[in-house]
Amino acid sequence: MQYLNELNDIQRQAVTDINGPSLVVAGPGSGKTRVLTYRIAYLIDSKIPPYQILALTFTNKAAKEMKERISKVVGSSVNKVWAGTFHSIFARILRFEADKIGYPSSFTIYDTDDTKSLLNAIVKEMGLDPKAYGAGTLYNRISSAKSNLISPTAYSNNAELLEKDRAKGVGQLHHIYKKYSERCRRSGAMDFDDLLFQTYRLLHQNPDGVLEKYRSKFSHLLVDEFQDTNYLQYSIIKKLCLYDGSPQNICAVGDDAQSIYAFRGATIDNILDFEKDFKGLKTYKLEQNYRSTPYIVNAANSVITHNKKQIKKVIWTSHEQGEKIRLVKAISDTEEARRVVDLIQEQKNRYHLSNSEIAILYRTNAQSRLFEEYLRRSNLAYRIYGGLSFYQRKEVKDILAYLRLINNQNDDEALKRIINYPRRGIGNTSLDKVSAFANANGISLWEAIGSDTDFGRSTNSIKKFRKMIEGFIQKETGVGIYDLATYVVNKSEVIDDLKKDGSHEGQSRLENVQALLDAIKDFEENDEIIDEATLPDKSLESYLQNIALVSDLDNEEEGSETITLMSVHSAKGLEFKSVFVVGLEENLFPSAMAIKSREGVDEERRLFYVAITRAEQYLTLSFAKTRYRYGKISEDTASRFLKEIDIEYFDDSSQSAALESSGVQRSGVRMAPMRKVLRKPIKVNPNFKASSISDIIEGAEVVHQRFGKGKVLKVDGDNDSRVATIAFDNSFDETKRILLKYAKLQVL
DNA sequence: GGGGGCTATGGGGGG
DNA sequence: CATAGCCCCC
Repeated sequence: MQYLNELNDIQRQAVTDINGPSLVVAGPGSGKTRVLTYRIAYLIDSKIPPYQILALTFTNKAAKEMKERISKVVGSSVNKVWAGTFHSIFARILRFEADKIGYPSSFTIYDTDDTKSLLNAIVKEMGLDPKAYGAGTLYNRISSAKSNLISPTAYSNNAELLEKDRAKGVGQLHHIYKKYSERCRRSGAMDFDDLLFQTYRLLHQNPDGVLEKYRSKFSHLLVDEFQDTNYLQYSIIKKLCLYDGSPQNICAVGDDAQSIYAFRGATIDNILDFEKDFKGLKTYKLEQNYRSTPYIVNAANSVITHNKKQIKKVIWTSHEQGEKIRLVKAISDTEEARRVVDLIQEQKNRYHLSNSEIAILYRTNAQSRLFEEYLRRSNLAYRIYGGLSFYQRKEVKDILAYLRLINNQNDDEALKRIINYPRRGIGNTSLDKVSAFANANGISLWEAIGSDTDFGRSTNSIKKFRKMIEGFIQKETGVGIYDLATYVVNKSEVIDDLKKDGSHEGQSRLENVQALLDAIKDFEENDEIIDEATLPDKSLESYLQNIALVSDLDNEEEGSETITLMSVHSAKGLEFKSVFVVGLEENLFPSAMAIKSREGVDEERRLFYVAITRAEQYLTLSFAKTRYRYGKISEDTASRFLKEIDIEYFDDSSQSAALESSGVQRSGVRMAPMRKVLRKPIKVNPNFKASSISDIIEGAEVVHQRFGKGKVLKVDGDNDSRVATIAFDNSFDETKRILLKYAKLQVL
C-alpha cells in the first residue's frame, strides 16, 4: 500500500476510513480523484470484493480516468468494480430488471431530440398551441418533475403545480406528462431521466426482492461530484444504503462551491441532508490546492466569497508566486478572438507551452466559432468539444434509427425517422393516419403498420417498408453488428441516396456513414470496451446503449496535441497550464437568464469559480464591448465577476482595463458595426519618468506609457485608492479611469 | 406527396 | 444568426 504515502494527512484519513458514512469536501485541485481512486484501491486491498463496490460519477470521462488510475494500483480486478455514470450504471441494472417493471430488456434510450419530437407530436395531437407548449419548456418541466420524484399521477394531484402551470399558460402540462409517459412505455423507451426515475421505481416497488439484492450486492458506495446530484439521484442512493441495519458504507465527494447543475435539478440541500440522514457522518475537508499558483487561488477565493451559502473552507496553496492574471479588454468579439490567439502564440513562445496545455473556455458553445477561425489562420491545432457531436449528425442518426428499430420495433421515434428516409412515398398525411390508428388502439406504430388497415395511397409502400425491416430483423440473428449495419446501409438504399448528392456536404455525409461503420466494427472487435458494470457484451442492444450515453468529450484521442476549446461546464474536473476564460460580459457570463435572480447569479459565480480554477499557471480573462448575437450587434459592460477579483491579482498592463471594467456605464453611443481597430504599437519612451502621485491633479497634461498623451479631467478617492479620470488623445474611449497607485504617469 | 423559399422566433449548460 | 414551421407550387 505504497500509495498511501502519496497522500497528505486528510487525504489519507478519507481514503482509509472505509466503514460508515463519510463526506469529503474537496476544493479545486485538492486531489479529489486521487482520494476516490485510492479509496477504491484500499477497499480492494482490504479484501472487499471489487464487484461489491459501486462508484458513481457524472461523466464517462471521470469514470474512465478513475478506472485507469485504479488499475495502475490493483490491476485487472478494476474491471469488476461497478464504476460508471449514474446513467450507465442504472441503465445496466434496468437491462437486467426491466421486465419486472413492464419494460423490455431491449428498451430504447430516447435522446433529447427523440423526446422533443415525441412531445411535439403529443402537443399536435391534443390540438394545443405549439407556441405556448414549446417542446423545450415541456421537456424541462417534465424532467424537473421526474428529478423530484413526481409521477404523472402525483403531478395531476398537485394543486400547486397545476396552478403554476395555469398561470404560465401551460395548464395542460400534466396531461402531456401523462401521455408522454404512456407513449414512452408503449414504445419501450426511456429518456435520460427515466434511467434514474425507473431505477428508483424498481427499487421502491421492490418486485422479487430486487431491493435487497442490490443492497447486499453493493457493500460500498462512492459518489463523485455529490454537489451535482439531484433529489432523485440522492433518493436512489438512500434506497441503496440508508435502511435499518445498513452499514452505511458510503463516501460522498464534492464541493459545494463547484455546484453548477442546479438548472437540471441538482441541489446543495443534498449535502446538508446528507449530514442529517447519515448519523455519525465524518467530514474531511481537502483545502490544499495542488494545482494553481497563489494569484489564481486567491482570485478564486475572492470571487466565491460573494456567495453567502457555502460550506466554510479555506483553499490555500504552497505553490510559489507565479504570473499575475491577465485581462484582455477587446472592442469587439472578433478583436477578442484575435488577441486571445495572439496571446496564445506569445505564451507558447515565451513559456514553451504545448497546445495540449492550453484551453479556451466559454460560457456558451456558440462562442467557439471566432476562436476557431483565428486559430486556423494561425495554424494552431485545436479541438472543439461539445456542440454537435458525431452521433447527433443527421446521417448518423438515420442509420442508428434503423438499428434501433431492429433492436426494438416499438421505438416509434426511430420508425418515424426512417419510414420515409430515403423517400419511399410515405408522407406526413399517411404517417398521420398511421399515428391516429396507433393511438386509437393503444399500439405502437410498428404494430399499426402490421395490421390490415388501409392507410390510403401509401399503404403498399408502408407494407414494403415493414417487410424490409422484418428482413433486417431476420438478418440480425447470427450475424455481428458490423455486418448487420453494413447490410442495412446498403439494403435500405441510404447509401444510394447519399451518393446522389455530389456536393461537398454530401461527400462528407458519406464519409460520416463510413466512419460510423468503422466505429461499429471497432466496438465489436475491441476487447477493452467490455466492462462488467456497464457493457456486458457486444450485442446490438449493448452498442446502442453505449452510444446513447457517451458524448464526444469521452472520445478523446490519447496524446493529441491540440488546444482545447470547450464550455466551462464541460471543463469541470480538468486542468490546463494556461487557461483563457473569454466572453466575460454581463448577459453572457453571467447569462442574461441567470441575472434575474440571486440564485441564478450565484450559480454563474460558481461556474466562474470552476472556470478560473482550471488554470495551473497562467490565467487570462477577456471581454468584448460589442459582440454579434442573433445577427445583431449587442453591447454589454464587463462581467460583474471581474470586479470581484482584487485588482492586485491582475498584472500591471491589465489593471487599467480591470478598473475600467468596474467603472460606470457609458451612455449609449452605439459602436459602428465591425469597426476596424488599428492597434498602435506601444512605443516605449526612453525619457519616460513616472511622476509622483501628488503631482497628478485635475487639469494636468500627462503621458502614459501605453495610452500616450492625455488630460486629467478629475481625481477622486484618497490615498491608495485615488483614481484619475483621464481623456487620452488616441483612445477609442472617451475617458479612462486609472488607479494612481499603479499607474505610470508623467506630468508634462 | 415532395421540395423550395420565406418568415417568425428563440436565444444555456449536459447525460 | 440558425432553425422550425408554413405556404405555395410542381
